[in-house]
Amino acid sequence: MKNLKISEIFREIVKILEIKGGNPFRIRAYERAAENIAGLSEDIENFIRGDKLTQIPGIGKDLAERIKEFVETGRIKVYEDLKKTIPAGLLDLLNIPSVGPKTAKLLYEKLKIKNIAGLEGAIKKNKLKGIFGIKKKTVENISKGIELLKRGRERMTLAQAIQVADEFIKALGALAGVKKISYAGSLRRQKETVRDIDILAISDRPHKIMNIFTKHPDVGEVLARGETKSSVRTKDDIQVDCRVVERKSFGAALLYFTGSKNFNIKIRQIAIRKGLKINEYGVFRKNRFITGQTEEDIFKTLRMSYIEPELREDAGEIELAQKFQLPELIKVQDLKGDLHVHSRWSDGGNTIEEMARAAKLRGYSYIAITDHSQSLKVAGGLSVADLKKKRRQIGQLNKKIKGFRILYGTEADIDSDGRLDYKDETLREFDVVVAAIHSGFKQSKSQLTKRLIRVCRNKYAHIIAHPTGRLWGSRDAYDIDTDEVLKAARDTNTFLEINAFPQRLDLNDLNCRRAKEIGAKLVIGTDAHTTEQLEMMKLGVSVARRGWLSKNEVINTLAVEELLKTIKK
DNA sequence: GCCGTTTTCGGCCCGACTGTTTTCAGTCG
Repeated sequence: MKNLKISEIFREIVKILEIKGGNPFRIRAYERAAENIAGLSEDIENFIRGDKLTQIPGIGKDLAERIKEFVETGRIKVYEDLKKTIPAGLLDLLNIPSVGPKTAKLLYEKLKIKNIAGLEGAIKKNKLKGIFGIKKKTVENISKGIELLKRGRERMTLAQAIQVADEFIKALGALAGVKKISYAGSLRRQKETVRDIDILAISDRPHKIMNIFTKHPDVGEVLARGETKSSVRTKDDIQVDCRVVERKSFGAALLYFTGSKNFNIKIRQIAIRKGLKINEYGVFRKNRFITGQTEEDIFKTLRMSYIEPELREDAGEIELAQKFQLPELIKVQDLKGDLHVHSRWSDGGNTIEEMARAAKLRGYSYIAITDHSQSLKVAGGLSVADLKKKRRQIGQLNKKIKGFRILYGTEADIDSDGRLDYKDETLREFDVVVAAIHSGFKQSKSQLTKRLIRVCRNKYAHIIAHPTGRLWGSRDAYDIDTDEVLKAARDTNTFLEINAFPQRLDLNDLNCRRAKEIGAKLVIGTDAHTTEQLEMMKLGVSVARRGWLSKNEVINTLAVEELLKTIKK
């Protein structure tokens, strides 16, 4: 997959052109292309083979040529030439908050600053002050920006973001003047990782909200404080933005504040073509307010169906909404069971009975207890003798707990050749076999792909857990040919998992969308090791929704008898 | 550099906040 590499190069071109002061619309074109390529669920080389590069939104004749050039030669001449025109380190300056292209250019031209180290030196020697437009406060802001960049706060996981946002929403939502409050931004779009938290409130007294917000005990620093909009950084270095609008503007503000940026731009373009203007206060004809209280009203005014926040990436959803052809997305309530759950028999924290009762309380009608298998000693993998006892216990519990079914399962280890670590005679006894890779991540792409395809062909393997092995913050996804694995899964009636663990969320949203296109069905499993962790199902559902999945594409929305029939090979 | 139910040329989303240059450019989302 060269998608990300190409997207990165286009982003570098954007930065260089910004500093050089190129045509802003040309810059925008590269930027949009970069984002659309990064959001493709399919290998861009497939588009070249099918001669359909220009079908990707934002890719025209020229950019298509650049993409082909990269795939064929490994480089893009325009980019190589541009790179020569400015020092490489100068682009890093744009990563400093408060430093944009104009400032970077100024620093380079007036002070010959070529990188961040050079900028730090110049600040120490007090050289910045006195340059056109830079005084004490600006120098301070740049210094702070560098500090912040060095501390290098990564994006948080979706689960962490929800926690931080809830803190603020609880504090602000309790105020008398607040009529409504919601989070927005990438958090509302349920992206797997989130950088900033965006909060939107309705109130007639914005001043008061801004006061409480900027003085919240978690706030470490106030970055900006205006009448209706403020930004703070928490003591944990997380930026939180808060915006207050009137009731009649809430929908418009929510739409704007939820993004994504490209989505907003396209929606506003559609409005313009209809003689309307959209901003965060509403939809206007000339200067007359038309609507704005709810998002639904606004979509209706634009003659398109409501677009769920998870889809708002300008990845084809707007065009489908205009034809009223968007898929109905899966919901948490659609799920009838969890097929990846651990118990104390291996490395879980609760008994089978506790897990089952907690699952039943959540409204499920079944769970599969999939403890680790014998070769995974570190996680308390079960021997064949243990399995017999465990199976007997499950039988007893199934008689005891009414209206619920505990499925006898395993998370079987996949060895380096793609075999499972129990014999067939043991495997055939399970109701559900979840197969997973726990070692040998560094094999080549073709080896890993073959390994997973071999699992698909195994008559007793029903589900492949966390298929790409990525662990957010510590391990990248291993390189597999996703299309080949998805096709093998589809053709062998094997189901790939969306693992709902916050650090995994694997398959990811793009994989899910590709699975839908190829026709492979999926399963959402929590990998819960405690009763509380069953709650993570909602994160898995978010991934599925971002991947355009409907209820009928996820098999644990089926009732238990139907499920067991479906997974049988 | 892209794109087309006004267009193959001439447009290209829109506004808040900050710091500074006393009316606005730069940055951000």
